[in-house]
Amino acid sequence: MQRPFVHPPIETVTLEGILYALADPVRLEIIRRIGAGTCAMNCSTAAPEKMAKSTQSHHFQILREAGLIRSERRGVEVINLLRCDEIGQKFPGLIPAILKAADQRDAAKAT
Amino acid sequence: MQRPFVHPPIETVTLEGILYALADPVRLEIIRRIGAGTCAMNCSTAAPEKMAKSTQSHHFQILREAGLIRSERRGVEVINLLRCDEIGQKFPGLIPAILKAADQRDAAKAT
DNA sequence: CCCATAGTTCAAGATTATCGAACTATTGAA
DNA sequence: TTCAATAGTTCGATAATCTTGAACTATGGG
Repeated sequence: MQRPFVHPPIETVTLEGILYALADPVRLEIIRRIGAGTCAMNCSTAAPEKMAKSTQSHHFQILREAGLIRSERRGVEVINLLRCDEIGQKFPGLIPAILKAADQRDAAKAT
Repeated sequence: MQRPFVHPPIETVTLEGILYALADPVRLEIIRRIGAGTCAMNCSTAAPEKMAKSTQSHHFQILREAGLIRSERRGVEVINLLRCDEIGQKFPGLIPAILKAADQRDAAKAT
């Protein structure tokens, strides 16, 4: 089928969806990588190495449906952007707080 | 069996566990109720009405294992407290940010 | 046109959640 | 002490969700 990516309008984005999406360690890591990068990132780069591509695709679909990312085909690959401005308007400080917690966890682990 | 409640020390509490626990709408609601109350709350009061008691119990167990709540038998019932100070030290601002987002969602819904 | 690359879709088995039923713990009353 | 009521827990079975490999689609290069 391969229809174009559908992105929910910000009005229909729910806290439940966001938390559900970010509760999976793989998806949290994806969001961290996409959020940290200065430019849009393709799926394979953002996802962990060892995982099946079908699983990666599934995770990106959930992130899209949650309204966290915007995906777009760019040539042979699909690039992904964090919808930080929109989400930041609806839930101010939420995503930064979660990403900060993830950073602190990693900083503690590195000690 | 009915062994006493086991609460993980704050050092072993993980961000994954917290997000996983709060990603479920039922558990988020429980945490909101416990967090909002000035005094400890028993399980039946904190959980939604219509749900099976076994499911409630399961949710409380996950919240305990995540390190979000501390449970204690008080007579015939079990009372629950949010471990806000400990979690706030390990992940400053995380829980407040999520609870704030939930409040904003409800405020928008009420409009 | 053919092939390689990057993702998606689908069908399957493996995890995990929900529920009702049976059980445990505590309190209060007979 | 015994009995009943209340509040949760544990257990076993069914239902929902995740992960994966295989087949498929879309795009670009030789």
